[in-house]
Amino acid sequence: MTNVASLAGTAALIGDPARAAMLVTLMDGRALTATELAGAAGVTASTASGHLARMLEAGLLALERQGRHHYYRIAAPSVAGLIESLMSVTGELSAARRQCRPVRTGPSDRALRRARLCYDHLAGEVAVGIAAGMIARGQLDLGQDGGALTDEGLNFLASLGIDLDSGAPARSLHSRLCRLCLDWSERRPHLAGEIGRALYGALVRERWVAGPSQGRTVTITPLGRGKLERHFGLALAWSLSCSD
Amino acid sequence: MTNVASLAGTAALIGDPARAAMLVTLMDGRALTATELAGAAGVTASTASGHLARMLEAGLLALERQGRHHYYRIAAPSVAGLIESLMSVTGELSAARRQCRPVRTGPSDRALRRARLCYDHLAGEVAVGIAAGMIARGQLDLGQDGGALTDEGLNFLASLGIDLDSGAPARSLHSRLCRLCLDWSERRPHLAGEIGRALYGALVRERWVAGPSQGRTVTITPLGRGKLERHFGLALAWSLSCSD
DNA sequence: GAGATGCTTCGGTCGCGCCCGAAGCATCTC
DNA sequence: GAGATGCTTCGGGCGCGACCGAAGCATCTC
Repeated sequence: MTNVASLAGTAALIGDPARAAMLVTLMDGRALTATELAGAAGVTASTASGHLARMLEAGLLALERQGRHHYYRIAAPSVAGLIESLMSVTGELSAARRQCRPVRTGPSDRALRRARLCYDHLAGEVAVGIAAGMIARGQLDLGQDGGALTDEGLNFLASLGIDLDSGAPARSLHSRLCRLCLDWSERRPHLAGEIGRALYGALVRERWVAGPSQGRTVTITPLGRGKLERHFGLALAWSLSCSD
Repeated sequence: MTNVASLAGTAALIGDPARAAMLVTLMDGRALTATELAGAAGVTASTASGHLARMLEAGLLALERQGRHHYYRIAAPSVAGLIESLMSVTGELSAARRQCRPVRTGPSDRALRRARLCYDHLAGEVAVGIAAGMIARGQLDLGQDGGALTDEGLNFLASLGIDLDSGAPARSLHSRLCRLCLDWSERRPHLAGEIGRALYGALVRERWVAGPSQGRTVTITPLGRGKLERHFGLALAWSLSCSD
């Protein structure tokens, strides 16, 4: 019973709009100052400070102090996973409630819908398109509980400089497993987990995409636009959300 | 921003102790009446009715009416996943807060700690032991984003009457993927997802375990005790929680 | 039909917690 | 040192929502 109480406590913590806004803002994986988070949540600094202290105490956030600045960030991947889980359920529910007519899910910001950071991996139309392209090209095998890379998939990632078997020669099977994350705006799976993180790192390193200068929005470089089109059949001029 | 609001709304819904108690009670996958849930949450029928109506409206619960009885159940696997996610985060946090000394995680009920139903699959010491045994015997390959069955694992499950490749001959790779769920009380992984569900079904069918007559507690049959010991090295006379 | 049972709706009470402004620390700059 | 900036703590106002009991509705039993 005491566990139910702490479970409810954690949920209630996320259940406040101001705190939820802070957590979602931090889902890009960065660490932000208390003032910045106050602005993101639309509350005064004193109110934000109280919220942040509570989330820190509860272990949802971690704190790094540099001089007079206090940088807050998501404390652990499991917390990010929880927020993702909430986004998915919330998305499904709101989509289910108003079923008819093509609902516009996710944020209204066009660039944010296209490509954004989801804690440590890529999300949005582009990420969903990458996953769909890999599936279509036989690089990714989709199961009910996740995905698995095929030989072609391993080779493709290797061509991007991602060597998943490094350091563990005998673990070729599990290195192929990839966690899938139901895309917040697209409602279709994209690559998350270890491989999602590695893929995002490679895309940045190869300059297909550029990480967010502020916010969560990831931008596609001209080079990346061509590469994505050639490798995954992504035509970024039109809206991917119409397909399927 | 509107999405943040609905995310916070969903979290706030779970954030009330009475509603959280109801949801956790329903995590055994059964459908319970409003009166039963009121008792589980420790509130009057009228209060419970209000809570249930809100969770129904939000899509967290589904309703089935039979005569004058209203049976409520978890609406979707994604909702169960969200509760699981909350349990894991909450567990990790409470474990992290009081780090030293061997914390007794999860429920105090001995039988519940040993084996219980987690929505649609087995959880508790036995479930963790099964996963550990399969890993030790080379039947399950553990990765960072999940697990995968080896050939030995496929054969073992087939010997239990679980044929994962049925109906989809070409999908042998993805049929091996299994979602892992961090055990609420044990803090170590057990089998969840499609394979976890199938495994639990097989264990019940083979009479290794008996499903809950009430509550979430699953009982191990004398037959199952022997089988579990032989196949996984589980010695159920002593406490598994000491190992590792 | 009358009575019992399960559930919901309604009205009213009450407390938790969200919010802000002001004041108090801590840190950096000059 | 004085002043500015970032953050937290404190005190008080106020609204949302959890809660209950009573009444109302639906369903089953006899």
